[in-house]
This record gives sequence, structure tokens and C-alpha cells, in this order.
Amino acid sequence: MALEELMALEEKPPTIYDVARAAGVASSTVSRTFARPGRVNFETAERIRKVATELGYRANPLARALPTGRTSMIALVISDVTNPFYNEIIRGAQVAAGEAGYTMLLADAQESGALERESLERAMASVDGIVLATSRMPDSAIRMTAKQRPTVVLNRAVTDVPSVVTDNPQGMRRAVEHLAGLGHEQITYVAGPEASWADGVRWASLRDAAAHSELQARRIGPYPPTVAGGAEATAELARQPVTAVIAYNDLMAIGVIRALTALGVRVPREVSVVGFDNIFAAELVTPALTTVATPLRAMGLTGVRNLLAIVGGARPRSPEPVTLPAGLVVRGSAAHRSRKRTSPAWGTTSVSGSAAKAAGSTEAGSR
Amino acid sequence: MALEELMALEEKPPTIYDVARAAGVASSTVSRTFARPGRVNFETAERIRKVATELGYRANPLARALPTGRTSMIALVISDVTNPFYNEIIRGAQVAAGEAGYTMLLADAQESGALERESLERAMASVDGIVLATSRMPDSAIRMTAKQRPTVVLNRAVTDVPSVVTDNPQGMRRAVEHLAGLGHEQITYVAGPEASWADGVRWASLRDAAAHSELQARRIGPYPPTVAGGAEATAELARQPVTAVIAYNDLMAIGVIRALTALGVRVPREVSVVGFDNIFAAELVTPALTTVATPLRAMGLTGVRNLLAIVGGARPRSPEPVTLPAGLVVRGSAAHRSRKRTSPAWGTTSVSGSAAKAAGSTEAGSR
DNA sequence: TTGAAAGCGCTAACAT
DNA sequence: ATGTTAGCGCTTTCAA
Repeated sequence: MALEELMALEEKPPTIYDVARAAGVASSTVSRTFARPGRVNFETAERIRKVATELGYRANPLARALPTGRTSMIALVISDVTNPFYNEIIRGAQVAAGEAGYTMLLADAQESGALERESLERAMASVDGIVLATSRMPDSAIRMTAKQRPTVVLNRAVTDVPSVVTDNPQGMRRAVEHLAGLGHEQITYVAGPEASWADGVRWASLRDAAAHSELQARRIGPYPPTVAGGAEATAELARQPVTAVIAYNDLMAIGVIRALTALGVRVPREVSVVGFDNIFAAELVTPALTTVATPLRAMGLTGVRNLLAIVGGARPRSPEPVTLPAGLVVRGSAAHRSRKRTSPAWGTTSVSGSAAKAAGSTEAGSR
Repeated sequence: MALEELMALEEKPPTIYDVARAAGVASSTVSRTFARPGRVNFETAERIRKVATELGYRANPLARALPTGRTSMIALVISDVTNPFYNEIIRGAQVAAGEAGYTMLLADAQESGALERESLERAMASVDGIVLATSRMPDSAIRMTAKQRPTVVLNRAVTDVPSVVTDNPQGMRRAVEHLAGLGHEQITYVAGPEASWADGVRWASLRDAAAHSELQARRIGPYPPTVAGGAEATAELARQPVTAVIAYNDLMAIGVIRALTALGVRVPREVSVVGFDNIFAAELVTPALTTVATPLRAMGLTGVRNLLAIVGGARPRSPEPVTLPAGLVVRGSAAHRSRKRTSPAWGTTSVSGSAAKAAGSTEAGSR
């Protein structure tokens, strides 16, 4: 025991040949024992397994990958690890990969399409499949990737590439109905990046839902999908006062709330703000954010599961994206529409610049 | 052109032999061209590179790994991807890996020591080195790992294993001096997990710094290093009122603020709260958190850089951990000590339970 | 059921 | 400077 342990530490790890020799069989039999059990005599297998354990044998996954072409690794590509939006997605992906005995490679595009392609290219050869979470690449590049390796796209619909998306219309409907129920008569949508597939869908869904509830819908933007972006949007928001806004995502919603507050506009008393995604921080801000919860973890989970199914030989079910349900998490940032306007800031276009500044930067927003 | 592209898509990727044949040289020459340039005639190399590009040749990293034993992959192991603490660390690690042409494997321990070992074991064989960020494993297991593969530990000092840590004493000193400057005369430390190396160091540093500034230091805990943990601690906090608290980390500080607020105690007017780490959310809460900024991204960056240096053959400099400076980010959660106590909640032990509940759960804390 | 042998794509001596 | 030839550790026909 102590001997093997010492050896395992100092020497190079045992190979299949070491096990074969120690067990008195051919290396191919050892291979079969692990790769294709059932094709080998039970007793022999037992003996081999015993010897393998004693020697501390672990099959070298890289060596295995060479003849088989299967690496038991997948790549998860995300556009910005720094964005809290991804934490739960990564977790979900990791869990799904783990249960299948897969190892996960993480490629962070750092907001750059070029970097995304580069790291993707690097990873491509080493993985059995790829999950693209909110990719910055154009559809064509994604389709190209999908031709080389099984690929699943998250949060986006790409023709001919399997994808997993949130039920944005459903989520939006819930948000709009909630706001309608609170007496609001018009809603302003603060748009995220134009290039974002989700942004388009969310705005369209908002229009539909608003029409259905007989509310007015307005859209401003696009703005960057960040706290600063939300703050920036507030300048425009202040120009044509509204009682309810739905932001493209939570980060922007938080930015709106902060900028509004800095302007002296009270949330939710004067303006109700609803976000999208239900990231970790949504619960932490004041007032806590009412938001459409997208099933982040489930998205990572089913994305990887579907990918592995395809890797395993399954045909993608249908051309339609797999759609996950969205719920509304009611917290404190949306409330009954108030009848009167107490804040003098409304309509005072001149302060809008400073409001954005106040909430957008770290220093100024802090006190 | 179009032809090669088509082929590249439908056929299996070209091998080194395809390139060799097309260029009219031996495969070893092709290999040298890429692996050991300079050892091959310039013209020949040119021709080979040209042919390789035309064919769309990309060396198969797995095949390369077999004879060389080097995979150009490293593993980053973290205890919980869900924790916002890691986002910047991952980014830093990713950047450093990328600049060196390395690919990063991510292993999420999901809070479980067993899972950590398991995924580590799986990844071990495929990587050239390992970065353990805030590992849950005992020192012995870490040392064991370090024997098998170059390993760097983050946020923790393990004898004989290279590590990168924050200058906790420095950060703590700054926090304490800040509080002292605001007129506080005693500080309560809300402790995180007992098993945490950082927790021990932080508390010790707080004592030292407090002694130096002639303040009283008290410690309560341990509590879980989460928002709920901070809320829980507040029950105890309320029992022996204080004017200033420093929490083990930002999440706990946020929990304390919320629970205090729920109790009717105003932050920072009645109690000043200081956090640790400066995670993304610290800026978002109300009041914004004054906190000791640990250089999260730099930590990931230098962790990986040091690891790769060791992989490249460098000897670890010294047995001492590499220490990164910590700064204090002053925001709104710490202020001058007030002379009077306005809140009736203080000392009212009976409400402490509900306070913790109020701030600890999603629902109750939201309004 | 088991063994022998030929690769997987690449690198690394050793020759030339 | 280039070619030849063994492998790296594992899988997979093909025979036995």
C-alpha cells in the first residue's frame, strides 16, 4: 500500500501495459475491461480491476482520445465571465457535464468577437461539443462552427443549430400584466444591444402583451446592457416621464433605479421598474428588483444535456428551439401607479446628464 | 479556395502527413516547422506554412500531447461558481492562460470537497498545471495534488505549495484606521467559516490593527460566508450593540446591513459596516458598501502566470506566498460614530431572530 | 473470450 | 537541414 502510494507520486503513472503485465493478460483485454465490459470474462475482469486499483491506474484520457476521437470534454463559450448573468449558467453546465463524466473547458470571449473565435478555434479540436452562451459571433460563424462540432446555442435562435431559449413572450406577458394590474397605462422599454437576439424578442413581446392589455408601449435605446447603460437611458427617460419601465436586463434596471433615485425620483412610488433575468444582485439592491426570472441554471443544464445527447448520436428533435418557462419574481421595485407627481425632476431635461453620471460611475453613485 | 473550405467542412481535418505530402517533405519537417522554427530552412518553412494554410491545417493538440506530455491546458478549480467572488478571478485566469496560448478547464466543486477531488482527479491527467482557488480540501490533499502536477493555490497559504494571497493585514489595517478616524472605539468582527485560512488571518490582523489604534476588538461567529450568514450574525450583534462591524466578506456585510435595516437600525448612521473583497454587488447595495478591495482579477492573473512559469521550468521563488496589495474602497456604509442611539432595537434580544429571518430569505427581505 | 498487431497524429532521437 | 523510425497510451480489427 504505502509502496504503491510512493510510486504513484514519484514515478510516472501506470499505463495499461503495467496493468496487463501485473494481471497476466494482454493490454487489449485490459482496455476491454474498462471500455467494453461484458466482452470479457467476469473473473478476468475482476482480477484486472483489482490489479488496476492496486496500481492506482487511471486511463489517460488524452491517449484514449486519439484512437477514438472522443475526448470527453466540452467547451462552454461565454461572452464575458465578469457578467453575473453567467454564474448560474456555468453552474448548470458544469453539473450536467459532471453527471455525464465530461470535463468542461471554459472560454471567455472578454466581450470580443475576435477573441471568441480565437479561443473557440483553439478549443475546438479538443472537445466533443460546444455550448455557445450568448455568443457575439454572427449567425454564419455559428453555423460554421456547428458544422465542425456538435453545437448548442443558448439564448438565441440560429437556423439549423439546436438552441435553448427562455420563453421571453411568456415572461414579458407576466411582467406587463403585473404592471397593468398595478394600474399602469403605459410602459417604456429600455432596450439593450441591437445585436442581441433576446432584445428583439423582448421588445416584440412587450408590444404584443401591451396591446393585449390595452397599454401603451414605448421603446428607448439601444443602450449597453450594463448598469451604466441603464443610467444613461434614464436621461432619455426623464425627458418624457413615464410611470413604468421594463429594462432589457437586470443590470440596466438597476442602473435606471439608481439614476432615477439620484434624480430624486422615487422608485417604486413614482416610477415602477422591472428587470429581466433575475441575477443574484437583483435581490440585493434597494428597492429589491421585481424581475422576470429566466431559468439560468436550467438553461446551462439542458444546453449541455442536449449537446451530449447529440454527441451521443441523437438527432436534434426539431428545428424549433427548446423553450424554458419564465416566471415573474415580484419584489419591491414595481408598485401601484401613483396619481400625483411629487418630484420636480420630471421633464427637466437639463439634469439628465448629471443623473446618468451620478449613477453610472463607481465614485459618484456611492453616496 | 472554395474547394478547400468545402473539404475542411465535410472531411476530417488534414493531418501533418497531408501537409507533408502536399509540400513534398517528411512529416518531421512539418512538425519542426511549427514546433521548433529556426531548425528548418527558411524557404522550406515558408512553403510548408503556405501549404498548411491552404489546407486549413491545425495541429491536433491531443495528438501533440501524447508524445510531449504537455497539453497546453490548465485547470482552474473553484469551490462555487455561483459565488460572485469568483467572476473576476476567472477572468484574470482566463486572460493569463490566453496570452500564453493555454486553454482553461474549469472545475466547480459545488461546495463539496468530494466533488472537488473527483473533478480534480478527472482533470488532472489532461492538464499541465492546476490553480486551486479557495479550495475546500485539507492541506494534505493539496500537497498531494501538488506532487502530481504543478499547482498554485489562491487565497491560502499551504506549506511547500506556491500560493498567491491578498495582503490581509494591510487591508485590515486600512479598514481599522478608517473606522478609527471616524471616531469609532470598538469594532466587532463577524467571522466566516472556521476552516477558512483567510478568516483566521483577517481576525488576527484586525486584533493587531485595533491594538495599534487603541480600539477594542471583538469577534462573533463563525457564520456561513453568505448573505444569510451575515443576517444570522446580526441577531448576535444586536445583543451587545456596537458602532462598527467588519465582516469576513462582502456577502456577509450585505447580510448584516440588511438585517440591521430590517431591525430599524440605520446604516451607517447608527452602525458602520465594512466588508471585504469588493465584489461586483458591493457597489450596488444601499448604502453602497465600504470594503477592503482584494485584487481579484490580479489574483487570477498572477496565479496562472506563476503556474505557467513553474510549468515552464521555473523554480518557485520562495516558500513565502506572493502577496498582492489590498486597498480600501470608501463608499457609504461606514460613517462617523454617532453619539446617541436612536433605535429602540438595540439590546432587544427578542427581536433578533426575526431580524435574521427578515434579511435572510428572499421573500421577506424584499420589501 | 482472449491475444497479436496495426494504427490514431504527432514528436524526438538518430541517421544521413 | 532533412529524412527515417520508433514510440506516446490507448483502441480496435482480425485471428486464434
